[in-house]
Amino acid sequence: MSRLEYDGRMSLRHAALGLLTLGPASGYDLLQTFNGSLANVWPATQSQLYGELGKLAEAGLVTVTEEGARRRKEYALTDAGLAELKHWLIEVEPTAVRRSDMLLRVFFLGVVEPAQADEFLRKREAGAAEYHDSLRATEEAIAPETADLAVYGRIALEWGLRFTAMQREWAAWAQEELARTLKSQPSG
Amino acid sequence: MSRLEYDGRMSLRHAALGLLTLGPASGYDLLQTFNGSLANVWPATQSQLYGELGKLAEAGLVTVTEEGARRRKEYALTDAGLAELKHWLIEVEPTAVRRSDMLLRVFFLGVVEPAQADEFLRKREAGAAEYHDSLRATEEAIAPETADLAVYGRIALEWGLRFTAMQREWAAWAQEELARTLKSQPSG
DNA sequence: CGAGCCATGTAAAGAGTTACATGATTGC
DNA sequence: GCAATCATGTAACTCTTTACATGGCTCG
Repeated sequence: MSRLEYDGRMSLRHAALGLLTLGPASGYDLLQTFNGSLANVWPATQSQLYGELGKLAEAGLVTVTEEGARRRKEYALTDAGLAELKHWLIEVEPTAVRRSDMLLRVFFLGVVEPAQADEFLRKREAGAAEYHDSLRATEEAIAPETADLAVYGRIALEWGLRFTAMQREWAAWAQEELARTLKSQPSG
Repeated sequence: MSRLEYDGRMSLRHAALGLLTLGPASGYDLLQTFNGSLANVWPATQSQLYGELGKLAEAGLVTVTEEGARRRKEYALTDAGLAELKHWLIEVEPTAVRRSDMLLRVFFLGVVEPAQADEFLRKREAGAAEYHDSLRATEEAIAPETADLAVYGRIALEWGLRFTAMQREWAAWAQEELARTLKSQPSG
């Protein structure tokens, strides 16, 4: 049981701990969740997850509760694991700055033709709209049976809906702004 | 001049190329920009940047145009570098899914007491408001002298303003939603 | 008995952070 | 001369992705 440095940077660790609060699960089980409901928030690969579960077990934050067929190992959260999860939830500040390669591109759109910049913005608008619709579909699929359950899941989903709406509106606005600027100063 | 694999994942590379479209600069110069106007979009460390400039030079996307005092090396974009930048801008799709450790925490807020979850949301609201104000201050500081210049910089800034406004509103809404849910079903 | 899913793992490389190290030049 | 700033670099580590490898179980 060796030490792990927990300084809050590593969220896959905490995602795994969080999922294990719902009950014991194997790496394979957890991977389904990462590819499913967590795909939009914190995607993870099989390789990374298995490695992390090994480290968590070694550090005593999870334990192997059962070894089943096909080498299946079922992991459960320990008290230390739950404590670490709560610590991360409440005491570690979420990352403030987030990299955006989309926005980075916007910064340099002056390098290409205005028509291409406009096309870029149109694609963002369409992409955001599409994403928004898929989230809306998700909401309608899960909402009925979980009326007052899963408050936090609904709150997270709402973030996605608002984010995609904001991005769509911004991209539409930016196209107008660009057109306006080019009109008044064609060398823009 | 060795080959570099450019599959669009690596944006620091393109951020450096983009900055060099504004004119030749040293690693040190570029670093000031990364810590300044690009800090909110694509932060970079000194270590990473110097390494990357070396690789870019080796790959022929930039060249050393001048060696000044204090070992200073000034880099300039090459035709190949500009072509790569344009390719990345227009033909490589921006990352769709972005990890959010903030949202990941929201997913697991059920693990802690509702009062702590509420405090978490209040902090998000306050943080977003503060961030929004600092962006607004930036806008007011740069807007006058750059009326019709730097369209794309203003468009990127607007994204930040809209994003922080959205996050503030969402966090406020989420607090109400949480209170509502707990009221109707105290075991939440 | 073979296709397909269940289940775990390793290896290698890319991308990013932190810490440390070094030396030159400018300005007081 | 000494402090601050300019300027570059290396080493070690963490996190993430992609690819490859292996084998067990189930069902038709």
